[in-house]
Order: sequence, then structure tokens, then C-alpha cells
Amino acid sequence: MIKILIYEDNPQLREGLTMLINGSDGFDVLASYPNCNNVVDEVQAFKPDVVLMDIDMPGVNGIEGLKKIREVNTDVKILMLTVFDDNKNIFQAISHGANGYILKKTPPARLLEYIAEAQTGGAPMTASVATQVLKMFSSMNNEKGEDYNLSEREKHVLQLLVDGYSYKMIASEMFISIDTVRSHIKKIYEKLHVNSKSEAVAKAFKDKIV
Amino acid sequence: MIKILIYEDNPQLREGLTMLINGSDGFDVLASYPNCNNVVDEVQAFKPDVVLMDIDMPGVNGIEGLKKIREVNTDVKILMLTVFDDNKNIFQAISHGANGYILKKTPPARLLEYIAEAQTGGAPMTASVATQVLKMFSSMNNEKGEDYNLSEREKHVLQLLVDGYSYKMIASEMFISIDTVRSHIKKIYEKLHVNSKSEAVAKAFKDKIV
DNA sequence: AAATCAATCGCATAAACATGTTACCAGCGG
DNA sequence: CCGCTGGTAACATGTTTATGCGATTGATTT
Repeated sequence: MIKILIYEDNPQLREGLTMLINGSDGFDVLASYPNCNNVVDEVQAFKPDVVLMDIDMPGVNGIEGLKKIREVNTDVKILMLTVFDDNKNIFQAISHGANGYILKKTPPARLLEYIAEAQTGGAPMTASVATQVLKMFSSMNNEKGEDYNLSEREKHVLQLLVDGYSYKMIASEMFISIDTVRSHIKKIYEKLHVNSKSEAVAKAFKDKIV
Repeated sequence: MIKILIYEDNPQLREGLTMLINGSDGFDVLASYPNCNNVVDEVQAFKPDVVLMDIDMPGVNGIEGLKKIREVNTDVKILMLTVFDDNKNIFQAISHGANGYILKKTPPARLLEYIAEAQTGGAPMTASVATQVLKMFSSMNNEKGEDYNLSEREKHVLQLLVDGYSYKMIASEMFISIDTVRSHIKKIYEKLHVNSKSEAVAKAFKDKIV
């Protein structure tokens, strides 16, 4: 039996969800609330398996509710529920440990499946939300910037620079003279179009050369 | 009618998938192949709506196949198909523009739903895969590292350092003397536990101070 | 009122860095 | 064979950083 708490300000929807879920085998709505004002106490008292959390609520909204719960309980599965698949909220919710993100237009049968999935450690998402997540994800990691065409040796030197080594230390680390280190670094600066150590370090991070 | 190409080296599974999908209304398998050797030509010739791409194939594997397709076609929806929900492959696939990532143990009915979802712009994922994605996502953004307790002024100086400014330039940018810049920077080094500009810059990136 | 602290400035010195120029050698492609 | 590139090295010069030791002001806390 999956124990559920519901947070949803719209009375019709709150009742509808409660009826639907209670009417299904294996699901039990412990309680439902129109706001998150006492969410921490309620979660601690009822110890639900899954929380259905509406995002757009007056007063303490769903994201805040999520955060409050996560401050005291990292086990309960939290499914965010919303009418919009908008970027900002998705990101917020994920960052704060939501276990799923589904749209209110989800058909009842699917909703039950989603709850069950969440309870067993899955991360149910409406497909459109998943699309947003993938987009955010790939845009974050595909910057890859120009190649700059650094040689292996140059990459090694840059790596050490980034790690905070001085020329002297690099020379001793790589078994070459400090003048050679200078040569390499001069070349690196040319290739990266910079003219100082810290600019090179910054660029190395920004363009994920290291 | 959703037009589909299948890449799957296991003959039984390849045949099974083809039969299943062709036997369903609204789905049409144009062709199926045991490897990705000519994936680019095939995709360009058939212009499918959706490609089912097995990851673990001899020769050119599914990730490589994905990359090759994306080099010439960014519209076709590509569903990755695998037995493992392992971290590395998921990450690779997402970064290179896969539209979904589903496990082979997915029941046939679900598979058809997934294909349809992908075709309409969704991003179907097996729940366990979605869990991995969310974990990667939140771990990437919640590092936030210690606070270091930098004052506003110090943060500003650090910001300019990261942007490659010299002390002189910072002084003129902030309308203070170069000696004051020195003071600030000394303090910053103490707080960050570093002792050079580039270490500070590196730390600023690593700990997302900027 | 005293203590604290962020922000400001000055001076001095040593170390580290940036730049230019030159040079040798090995390997690779035309 | 010749030119090119990457790696190595030296030397000289000027600039920037790092550090230490002060010191004043104004705002906040005790």
C-alpha cells in the first residue's frame, strides 16, 4: 500500500485526485492540503511514501514546499505537479531533489503508474518535461568551444598552470628547464589569444580544456 | 504513419522488434540493420521519423551511430535502446542529442507509446534512466562549495581577476588605488587559502564563486 | 566609549611572470 | 632535400604579483 500526501490548492482537483487515488487498489491518500504552511509537520507526522506537490499555490509555493521537506526528509518521494512545463521551475525542482515532474493533464491511469514508479525509485516525467531536461543538459555540456589545437605537451603545461603550479614547479614536474616552460606558455597564450596566466586558467575552465 | 529504422545486432531481437512494430497500426519499419556501418546513407535514403538505435553493437556502436546521424540530420528522432542504464552511456547519448533512452526490457505496448512520444517531440525515458539523469543534473549544480565569506567588494575584485584584469586595471575599474587592490587580494587569498592569482581564479571556477 | 571590521591608501622588496630574440634537433610531408 | 612543426634551451629586460608592515576612516557591535 503506497501512502500518499497531496498538496493542491484547487479544491476540485484536490478532491478529484483524492477520490481517484483512494479508489485504486494499492494506493492510500493519508491526507490532502490546500497549502504548504505546515508541510514539515505533516510529512513528519504521516510519514508518506509519496507526496504530490502542486507548484502553483498561493503562499508557500510547491518549490518552497519541496525545499522545506528536503531539509528534514530525503527519503520521501516527491512528485511535482503543474500545468506548465516551464524551464525555470523544472530546473528549480530538479536541483532541490524532486523525484518526478508531471503535468496535470496526465491521464488518471498514467498518474497512478507514475506514483508507483516514483515509489520504487523511478523518476517519472511527462515526455515534454523530459525534453526540457535533456535540452538543458546537453546545452550545459556541449559548449566544447574551439579546439585551440594545443599539443599534448602544451595541454600538460596548461593543466599544471590550472592546478596552481609556478613555472619553476612545472619545470621540475615535467623535467624540463624553466625556459622551456616559458616557451610552451608563450605558445599557449598565442593559441588561446590571452596574455596572462590567469586568463589562460579562466579560459581553460570556460572552454573545458581541462 | 511513423516511419522507423532499426539498428540492432541481435537477429532475434531485430526480427522481433520489426514484427512487433510492423504489426501495429500507424507504425512502419522501413528497414532494419545489424550494424551502423552505413548509417548515414541509410538515414538519408529512407528519411525515417524515428531511429531505434541499440547501444551495444560490434563495430560502430550506437553512440557513434548517433553522432554520425547528428552530423547530417538534426531532425530525426533517435531512441537509444540498451540493456544497461549505466551512467556513462546515458550521459554520452544525451550530450549528442538522443531523444530518448529506453531499456530493452520495456514491455512491447510501452515501446510503441515511447516511439509515438518521440515522434511528437517528447523525450521518453525509462524511469530508472530518468533517475540517473536527475541525479547527474542535481549533482552538477549543487556543489556550491563553502561560502568563504567574501565581502561584496572582495567578490567584485575576484570577479575582475577572473576576467583577466591586472591590479592596475582593477584599480582603475573600481576607482581605488592599486594598493587597495593589493589589500583586497591579500584578504581574498587568505579566505580562499591560496597564494596566487591563478589559484584564486581556478578556485573561483571550481567553487562557483563567480 | 571601546572594540571590531571593511574599505581605503602608502612604501619597500623579492619573487614570479611576460616578451623578444636566438638557437638546435628530430620527425614528417611535399 | 627542404621547409615546417614541436620540443628543447638560453639570455635579457621590463612588468606584474606577492608579502610584510604600517595607517586612517566610517559603520556596526558590544
